[in-house]
Amino acid sequence: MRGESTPRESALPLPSWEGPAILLVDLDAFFASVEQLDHPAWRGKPVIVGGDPDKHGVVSTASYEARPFGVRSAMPSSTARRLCPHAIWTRGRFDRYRQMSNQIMAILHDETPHVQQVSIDEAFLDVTPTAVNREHPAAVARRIQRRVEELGVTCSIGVGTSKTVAKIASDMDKPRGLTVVYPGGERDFLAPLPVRALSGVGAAAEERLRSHGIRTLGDLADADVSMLVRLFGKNGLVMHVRANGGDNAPVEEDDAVKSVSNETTFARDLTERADVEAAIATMAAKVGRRLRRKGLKGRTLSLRVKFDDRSVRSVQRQLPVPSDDELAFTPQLERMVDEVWRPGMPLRLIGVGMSGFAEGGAVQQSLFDVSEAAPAEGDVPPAIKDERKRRGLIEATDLVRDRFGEEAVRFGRELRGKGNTTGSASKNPADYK
DNA sequence: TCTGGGGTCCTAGGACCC
DNA sequence: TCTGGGGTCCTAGGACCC
Repeated sequence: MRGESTPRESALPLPSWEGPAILLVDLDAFFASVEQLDHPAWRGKPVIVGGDPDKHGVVSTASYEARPFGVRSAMPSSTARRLCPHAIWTRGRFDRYRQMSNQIMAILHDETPHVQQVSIDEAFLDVTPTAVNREHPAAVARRIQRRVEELGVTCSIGVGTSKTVAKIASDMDKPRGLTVVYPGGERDFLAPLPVRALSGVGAAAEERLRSHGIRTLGDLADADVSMLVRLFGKNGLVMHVRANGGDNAPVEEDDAVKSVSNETTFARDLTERADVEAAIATMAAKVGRRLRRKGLKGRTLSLRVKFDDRSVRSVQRQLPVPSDDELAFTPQLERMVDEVWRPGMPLRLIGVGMSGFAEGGAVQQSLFDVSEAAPAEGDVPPAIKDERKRRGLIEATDLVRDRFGEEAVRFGRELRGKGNTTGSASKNPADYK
């Protein structure tokens, strides 16, 4: 607990709050906490949710018992295993995390309609006091913490006048922390912190700032704006405003998904065309299925490859017609891979993505959608017949997969390369809705 | 055993149009 | 004949987030 005040006791006269109030609710070691909730024998022990150490896997979440050993998110699993060899290891059960997350998000939406879900385990809330609801933001935060704990996991909350301050405050005291930065205290709160604390400042920006003698948010707040704009473009201005506590970005309801992708890192690099084509077919099928599940058709098809030296190439093409059908767009992917790869070049990763969805999330119908009123069989041109057959096959496949799981149906060319992939967890909200 | 997977946003250059 | 801008779309690459 730290910040301007420590309202952990309930007998509080809380200092009054003037102006906007933003909460950032962050679930503590979320995936690992759910595992400990569901496996009582794992409670109090180091638990690591992550990919296979022998297959380029990384740590997704480490329980608080594993952290004293130095285990951190995004660390290679092989390193984590060395640091904490006795940890309980699990690949994760993402449907379960999504279900738990949905229950928690329902609590947040019950507290206020102004919720912006950032990921499976994070959300901003606007709880600015109004004439109708004058409740103090810190009191709202306390109640949220109690309600979340009733579900068996915990959260840390930051309270401030902006998203920037709320987010950074939530990180100051974990787990189960509540950090409140009162209006007017923003600059003093931010000034001593390293620039890296700011969302949007990563390794590259940190290094460039350091070369200009800027190490703390106080340095950044006092830096020359035109210099920052020269270095970082429009983001330089944003960084300066945020470091001064002047960020007024609103809490926005979650908007439509903009892309859907699937990528896989292989345990052993691929060098043969048959393996590469099989991998592309498998990933295209996953992307197609997720597109259909979400009711999206995309026009921009992307392919990404990573080589054994970790260098990355990407290719992107516009489709003549928006598609959610991998049987239609896979041939295009196979032409695209030829632009960046030759047999013999060791491929560590392949990714397939679709974007360019119709405006406003409206689903564009296929030119020959089977749901359209069907003309008599004899009147149907061959192209439409083919399209109908294809849709029928796709729909039948999806049905089987719904009932028996993703692995139940595989097309011939998807078969090779199976059992060769590394696994991990996404925290992107689009995957958990 | 050195670094996953799913996303978002920005930049810069070229093509093309008016 | 020679010349300018601006706008939009597309592509490749990269930084960043959880």
